[in-house]
Amino acid sequence: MAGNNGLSEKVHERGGRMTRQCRAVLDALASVDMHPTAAEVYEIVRETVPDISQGTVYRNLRRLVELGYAQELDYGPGASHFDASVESHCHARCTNCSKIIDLDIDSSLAPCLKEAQAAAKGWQISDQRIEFEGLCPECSEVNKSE
Amino acid sequence: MAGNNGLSEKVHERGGRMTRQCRAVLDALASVDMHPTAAEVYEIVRETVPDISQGTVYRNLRRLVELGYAQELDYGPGASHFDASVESHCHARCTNCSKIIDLDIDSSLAPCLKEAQAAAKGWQISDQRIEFEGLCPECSEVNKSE
DNA sequence: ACGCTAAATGATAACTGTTACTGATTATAA
DNA sequence: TTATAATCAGTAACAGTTATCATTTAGCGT
Ligand SMILES: [Mn+2]
Ligand SMILES: [Mn+2]
Ligand SMILES: [Zn+2]
Ligand SMILES: [Zn+2]
Repeated sequence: MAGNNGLSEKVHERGGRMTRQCRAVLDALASVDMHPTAAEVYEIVRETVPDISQGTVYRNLRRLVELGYAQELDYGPGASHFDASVESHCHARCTNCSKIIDLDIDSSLAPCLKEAQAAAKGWQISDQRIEFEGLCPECSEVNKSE
Repeated sequence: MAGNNGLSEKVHERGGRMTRQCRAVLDALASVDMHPTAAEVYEIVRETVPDISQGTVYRNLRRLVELGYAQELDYGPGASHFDASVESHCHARCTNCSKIIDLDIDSSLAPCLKEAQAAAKGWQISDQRIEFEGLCPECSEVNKSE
């Protein structure tokens, strides 16, 4: 399970060494479909590499981002979340439980955003981040009943 | 100068006490047109209240946000930025110098976003954050010449 | 105007997320 | 196999922020 999509080979191609720990971080991020924090990745990885250290998880996540195989979502307070899908896409974040989901709406937004970018005169825009925040279905249900 | 738009009265109405320090934080945020961090607000306030403590600045900024008279922008790494303008609007952030500017493009984006929100099925969306990131004119100029 | 009291303050400790350091391991190439 | 540089575990340091607590003070009743 959790095929890492050949990421280990890619990391290796870029001159990196493929250690047990690095592979475990890759696999953890690739196998989970949501948007784990470094601490959550650490917990997942500890199941297969019990004595890995938090620093190593941080180091490998950072490396993964630098190599362009993951993106870091540092919206909101608290910890960054990591996303194995690197193409730019929109998110919804729950203000109650911090859950993050993907929204596949880029095609409908693209033209508006192109136009909007023009407002930043003189800027060299390289990325955009569109995020909706509110209550996820579970949390809004709980809110309703109390 | 730096009329605080009656904010001190409003704070007072909500049961808060209007101290020298609180008023100074209000004035600082209202007088500055950009998006200062708590540390930057602290520096501004120290000019009029030299012995204010950082904790008090944080406390009053938080209160201001809770009362709905400011918003906190915690995109990106490092410190949060504070914004005296509370109506939802878009920002561009420089990845090099962390400068943040307002983009007045909500009118053109509104219809697309309305449509986009529908993709978050079952969610109770309460806010959206649209941010462009890249190099500001100054930083992209420097980049060009080196 | 004067005192009372809860709210707010200054100073500082604690806390969280993250990075830096250091000496020990270990993946890889020769 | 051996050499060596990358990576590791462990831990200290760091930045931003919040909590604690003894002291001050704003705003109210008198
Ligand atoms: Mn995503
Ligand atoms: Mn703004
Ligand atoms: Zn939720
Ligand atoms: Zn800049």
